[in-house]
Amino acid sequence: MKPTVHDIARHAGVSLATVDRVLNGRAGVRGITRQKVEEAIASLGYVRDLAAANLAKGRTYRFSFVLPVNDNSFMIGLKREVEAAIGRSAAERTHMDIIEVPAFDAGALVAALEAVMADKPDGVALVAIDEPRVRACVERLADAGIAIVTLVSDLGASSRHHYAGIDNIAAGRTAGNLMGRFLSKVDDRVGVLAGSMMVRDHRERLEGFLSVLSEDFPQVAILPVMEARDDAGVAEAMVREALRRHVGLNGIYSLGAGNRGLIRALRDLAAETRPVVIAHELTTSTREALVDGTIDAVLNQDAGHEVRSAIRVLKAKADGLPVLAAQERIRIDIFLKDNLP
Amino acid sequence: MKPTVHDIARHAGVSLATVDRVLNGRAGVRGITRQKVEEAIASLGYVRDLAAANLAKGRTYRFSFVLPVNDNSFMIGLKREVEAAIGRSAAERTHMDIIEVPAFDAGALVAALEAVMADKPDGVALVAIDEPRVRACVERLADAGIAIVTLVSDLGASSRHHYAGIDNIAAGRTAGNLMGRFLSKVDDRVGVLAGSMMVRDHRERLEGFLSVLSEDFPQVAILPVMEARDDAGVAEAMVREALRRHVGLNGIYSLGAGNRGLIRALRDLAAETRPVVIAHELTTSTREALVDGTIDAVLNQDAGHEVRSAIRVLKAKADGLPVLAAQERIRIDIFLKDNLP
DNA sequence: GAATTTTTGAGGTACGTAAATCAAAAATAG
DNA sequence: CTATTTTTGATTTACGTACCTCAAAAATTC
Repeated sequence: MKPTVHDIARHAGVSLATVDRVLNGRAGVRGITRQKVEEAIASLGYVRDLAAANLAKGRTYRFSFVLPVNDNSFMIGLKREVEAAIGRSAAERTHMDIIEVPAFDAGALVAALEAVMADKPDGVALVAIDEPRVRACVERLADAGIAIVTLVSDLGASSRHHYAGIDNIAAGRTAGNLMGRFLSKVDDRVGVLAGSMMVRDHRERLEGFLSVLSEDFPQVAILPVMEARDDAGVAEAMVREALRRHVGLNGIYSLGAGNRGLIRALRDLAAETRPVVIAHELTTSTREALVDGTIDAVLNQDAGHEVRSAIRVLKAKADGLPVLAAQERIRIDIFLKDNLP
Repeated sequence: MKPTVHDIARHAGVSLATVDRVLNGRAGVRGITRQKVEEAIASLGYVRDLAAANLAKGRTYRFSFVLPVNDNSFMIGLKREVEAAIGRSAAERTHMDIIEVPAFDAGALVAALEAVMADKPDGVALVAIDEPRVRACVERLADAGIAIVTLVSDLGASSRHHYAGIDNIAAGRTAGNLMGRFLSKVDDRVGVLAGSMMVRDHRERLEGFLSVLSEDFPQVAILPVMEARDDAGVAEAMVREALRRHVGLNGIYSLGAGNRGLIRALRDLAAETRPVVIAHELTTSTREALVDGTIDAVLNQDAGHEVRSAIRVLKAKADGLPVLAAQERIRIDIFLKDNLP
């Protein structure tokens, strides 16, 4: 049987009250007595029953998710996953809410975080914007004893406790490796379709992609980056234009959103002249394109995993427990048409 | 505030005892009364507090892991993950033990399962051998009300409740797709290194691999399968022999264990003449080979995830709770040298 | 050694649920 | 209508921990 506080009391020859004082760091225990209790705890291998403790404390976890209002499939899916988690949280003693802020607006994000801080939740998960004001604000939250997890997009050199998202440099490198190997290896020219170079994830993906191509596939020429601001219409126009101008264009890496437009532009091409295409995020449209051969590979981050991981980490931090790094690592999924879920 | 049993009693105008009878399916409640209580439960949105319930019941989960004694890195890692989970389970009310059985021995596996059944655990996870006697035995365990999860290797058409492992046909197809695209596309010859065609995973991987190659890359010729019985020494000899005999061999798919031998055989080759190599399971040696370019891609199943998923599922089944399919899907990881964890 | 402060013990209540007992009430059978 | 059975209520204890109070004991100060 698992030892309880009663066992410790008996074993240490003290009362239950004293054990409680030691366990919960309350004052009024002599050093010698404290030591006796601690020895008993160690020798019996006592671990506090968190469920019973939370029940007694009437503890409830309160977490806030600060998400950007964004109409791309990924962000919509992310919000849906948070809502699903909220739906399931009825059974657990967890209250979560979603706070929506305008996308790419650091000021609005900071304002939202300040508001969140006011009602002192146990933890906050946010899709970060990598900006000094945001970093400073996160610092304040952390100082206020609130657990902070960045979601999808990280914050450089800040006091966030955890990042639930993929390594975007590695993702870009992976795309570069696949691109280099999928190409026919003669006179290759590759285009990159991005959302905006203002966003950290996109910058990092591009960085990784370019570095692998230049290191391992120096024969590949890279065209100027197309910035389509994650807009399908703009993306379509840009890709059409690029295909027209560069007849030998035989590779496209789409590292942002707006893939619907890219796919529309590609569908017109004959299968033989189709470039190798690698895109990000598995959505209805990229999935379809993968199946019918318009896209060759999709790199994906699983929004559901990210949300569940964020919640696990917030809970662990709130309890002062360690996090299982291996479990919480968000992986870069590589989907070909043969391993679709 | 979350409604409690007291709220239900008040709302339904019955006593606590009656609510308890309804909630726990005890006899002695008239249909009309039962209905009143159920309506109160529905209208208040009551969900039983599992932590409190388990505390009151003094419930402990007892699970058994039946693992093959096998000296390859993957199985050693799997066992280590189970041990790690056992180590963490101190905090939860969960008792788990590991039962080791000789590998590839259906009789021994059945005997072990029978022994396990004798002390009536709440759940059993096993690395299955796809064999009629095993299927029948699993059937008996399930009938005895024990939750059954197959781990890594599944059981066809049986009454196991869940499979915590990858789709091996999809894994083989993925390997085939990557192989077809990585090859130079002229006069390609590919060798397959397997453990044994007696094992379901290996058969399925081969099946998927061959079907993709014949569908999408018909110009690729496939040499007879080398069965190295997951032994590094045998694998090394076979690969050396194949490389000697078939000068144009430019692709190798290693779908089983014993990669250490494969890598030894490959290291002797000049980088230019090195075939495209795709292997399974990320271990110290395959990881090293990936980094130095001896292996081009590694397909992996995360043993840690499989074990944690198995435990979550066993617990859910023991509680009669639904399983979150999206969370429990074990993914086929594709590792290139650029996205190593 | 007395007065004061600090430490410890004993005991209770609470959290939300399970499970039991026994008596009271209601329904059904004869 | 009585006897019997079934249903319901009231109450209690328990799970393991937290947190509180009050008194007793021990240590410290003067």
